[in-house]
Amino acid sequence: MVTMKDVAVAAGVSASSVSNAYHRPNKLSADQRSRILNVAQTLGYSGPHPGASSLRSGSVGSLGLLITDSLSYAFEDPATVLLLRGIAQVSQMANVSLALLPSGSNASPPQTKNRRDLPVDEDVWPAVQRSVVDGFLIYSLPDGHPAVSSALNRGLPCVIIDSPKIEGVPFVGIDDRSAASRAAEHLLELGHHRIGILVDRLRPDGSRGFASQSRVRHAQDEVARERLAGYRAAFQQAGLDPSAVPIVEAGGFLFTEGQRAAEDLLRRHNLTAVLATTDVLALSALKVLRVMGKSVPEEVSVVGFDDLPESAAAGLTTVRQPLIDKGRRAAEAIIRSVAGETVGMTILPTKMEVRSSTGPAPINAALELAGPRHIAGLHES
Amino acid sequence: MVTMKDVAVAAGVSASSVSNAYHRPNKLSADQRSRILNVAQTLGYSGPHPGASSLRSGSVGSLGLLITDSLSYAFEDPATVLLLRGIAQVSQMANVSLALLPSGSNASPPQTKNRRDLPVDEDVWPAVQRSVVDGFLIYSLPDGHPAVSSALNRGLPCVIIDSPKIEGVPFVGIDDRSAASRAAEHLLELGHHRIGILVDRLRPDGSRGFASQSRVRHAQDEVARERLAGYRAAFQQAGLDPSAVPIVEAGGFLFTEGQRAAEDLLRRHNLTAVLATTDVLALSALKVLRVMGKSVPEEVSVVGFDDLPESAAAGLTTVRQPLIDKGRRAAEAIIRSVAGETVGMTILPTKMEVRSSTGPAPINAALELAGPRHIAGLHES
DNA sequence: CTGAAAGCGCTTACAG
DNA sequence: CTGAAAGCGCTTACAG
Repeated sequence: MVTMKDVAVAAGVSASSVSNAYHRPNKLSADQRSRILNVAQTLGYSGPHPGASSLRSGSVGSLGLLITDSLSYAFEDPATVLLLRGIAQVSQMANVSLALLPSGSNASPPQTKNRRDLPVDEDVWPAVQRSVVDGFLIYSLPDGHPAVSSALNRGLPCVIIDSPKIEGVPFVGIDDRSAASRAAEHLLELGHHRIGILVDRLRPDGSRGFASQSRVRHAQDEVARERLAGYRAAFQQAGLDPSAVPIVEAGGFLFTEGQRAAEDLLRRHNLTAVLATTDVLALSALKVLRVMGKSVPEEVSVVGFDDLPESAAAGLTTVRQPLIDKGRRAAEAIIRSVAGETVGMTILPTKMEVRSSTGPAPINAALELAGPRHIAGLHES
Repeated sequence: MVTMKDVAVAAGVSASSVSNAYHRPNKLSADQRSRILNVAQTLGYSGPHPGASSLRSGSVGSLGLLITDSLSYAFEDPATVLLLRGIAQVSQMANVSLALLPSGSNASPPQTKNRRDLPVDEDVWPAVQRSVVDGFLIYSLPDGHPAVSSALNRGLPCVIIDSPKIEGVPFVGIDDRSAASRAAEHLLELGHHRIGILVDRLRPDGSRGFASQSRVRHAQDEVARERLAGYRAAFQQAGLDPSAVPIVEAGGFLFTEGQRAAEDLLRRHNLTAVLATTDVLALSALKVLRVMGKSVPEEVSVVGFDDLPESAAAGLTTVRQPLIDKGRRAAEAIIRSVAGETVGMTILPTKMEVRSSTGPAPINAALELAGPRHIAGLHES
C-alpha cells in the first residue's frame, strides 16, 4: 500500500506538508498543495489512512449503536426502524457513519477466539470493546447488560435511549409510566374491568407465556416494567385488583410472537379489553380477534403503545410517542456530547390517540358488575 | 486515559506482556496473565484501544455499507430493510459490526470542512475515505457514483450488490432482465396490450413523471435499466411497440412517491395492466386503483417485482427475489474476501409468483384488438 | 510557508 | 515464558 511517506518522498516534501495538503489547505501555498495532490493521485494514494489519522487526531467520524438482541432486530421491529430512521437522518447531516454493533439476545457475550477466557467479572462486551467510534448510542438494553458497562468503561461519550436509566449518563426517552397509565385509564373510563395485558419481553431469557407476579416485579426490561407499573397504578386507582389482571409475555418483538401471545391470552380469558405494551402486540391482537370472529370494539377493545404508521390505518387506539424524533434527539445529543458539550436528559411528550379499536365495555359485561338496580336504571334512561 | 503502558508499569511487566495477556493467552503463564488483568481492572483500563490495535494488526472487525440516497433510506425502503436483515444476520454470526456510511441522494459529495477544496476529479467520497473498516459492501449505486471508485481506491475488499456491475469486483445479484421479461410475458400471455410501466428512479436527479425514450436509454440506475430492458424485450417478442408503452418515473422509493406516479400513469392512460419495477410501486398502484374504483384484476392487472412480505397479503402477482438471502450471501462474500479468499459472482434465482392481481385482459379490450371475425368466434364457442 | 521530531497506543517479530 | 526495539500511518506542536 502506498503511504503518506511515499507521497512525501515522491513530491520532494515532508510528510507534514502532505498531511496539511489534505487537512489544512491554508497552511501551504496553493501551488504546493495541488502539486502534492497530483503526485498522490498518480501514485494511487487514496488519502490518509483513517485509522492512523484517528489514532493521532482522536476523532473517527463514527457513532456506535448498541441495540438489544441480534443485529437484524434493528431491521425487524417497526418501532426500532422508525427510531433508527431519525438517528440516521441526523447522522447523515452531521456526516458521521453509524456502526451497528452486534449484540446478543441474552446477557452473555458471544464466544470470541481472542477473549475466550477473560475473567467474567470484567464485564467486557467484545463488540463494544473493539469498535472504533467516537461515542455510543445505547438503545433499550435490559438492566445489567454488560454492553452498557463496557461502553461506559471505554470512557467515550454515551447517550442512552429509553433504558437503562443511569445516573449521570445523558438520556433521551419518554415517561413510559404515566403514558401507560393514561392508556389504562382510557379503558377503565369506558367501563372495562375484564382486561388482559400483552407484553413483549420482561427478561431476555427466551421465556414466554403467562407471567407470574414475581416475574413481572423482577422484569429486567425497564420500559416494559415502567409501562406495566403505569397500568397497575391506574388499576389500583380505579379499585381494580392488579394481581387479578392476566399478563402474557410474547418473548419477542415479532408479529408472529405477538399473535401467539394474543391467542394465549384471548383463548384462556373472557376479556373485554386488551392492553398491549407495544403496537406490534396490539396489531397482533387485532389479527387474532379477527380470526376468532370477535368484533372490535363491540366485543373487545384494544389499546397499543407507540403509534406506528400502520396503527392509524388499522384504527388502533394507542399512545403516540415520537419515535423518529426520539432518534433525532438522541443522535443530536451524542454528537454534541462528542463535541464536548454537556448534555442532560430529554423527556419527550406522548399523546393518547383514541381511534376505533376502543369503545364502551359491552353491556352484558357492564351488567355483571352493575347488578339489578342498575339494570333497571338502564331501561329508564 | 489509562493506556497499556500504564498497566505495564503498574504490573511491573512489559507492554508486550500486557498485549499478550489480552490477545495471546497461551503466550504467558496463567498467573502472570491474571495478575496483569487484575492490575488493568483496578487502574480502570478498558482494554487495548481498538484504533491503535487495528493500525498495527490491520483488522478492525467492521464492514462498511454503502447505500444510495440518505442513510435513513436504509430504514425506509422495505426491500432494503430485508436485504439489510440478511446482512445483519451474517455480520452478527461473524461478530463484526456494520457501519452504515452516509451517502447522498445526488452524485456530489456533501461539503465537509476539511476536504472542501480537494480537486473534484479525485472522485473522493468523504464518508468512504474516512471510514475505519475492513471492507465495503456496495449496494445498488447508480453508474458513476464517486463512492464506488472511492471505495475501490481504498484498496480494501469490496462486494457489490445489484449494481454497478464492475469487471473483477465480486458481485451478488439476480438476473434482473430475464426476470422482468417473464413478468411482462405473463401479462402478454393474458392478452394485455395496453400496458403502462412504473419505475422508481432512472437517475438520482430528483426528476419525476413521464420518462422520455432518451431518459430511459440513458438511465444511470442499472437495476431499473435492466428491468425496463427486460420488459422491452418481451414487448418486442410479442410484436408490441415498446416506444408506445408509457413509463412513469416516481423519482423515489417511498409509497407516497409511488402513488403519485401511479396516479399520473392511470389518470392519463386507459390501461388494462401495470408493470411496476418494484413491489412498493405495484402496491401503490393497487392503492390508487382502489381509490379510483377500478377492480383488480377485472379491469386492471398489476405486476410487481421483489415479493415483499406485504405483497402476498395483498395478492400481488410479482417476481420473487430472495432479498434476505441476497443480503446473507453478500455478507458472506465480503467476510470471505476480507479473510483473503477469492470470491466471484453470485446470481440468485428468481421466481414468478402469480396471485390475484393479474387476470385476463378485459373482453372489450380484447375485442378492440380482435376485430369482427374473432367476435363471431367468441359467440360460437 | 516548510520540515524534523515526537508521539498517538498498540502489536509484532526477534532475541534471550 | 519475557522484554527491548521497531514500526503500523499518521498529526501535532514547535522551530525555523
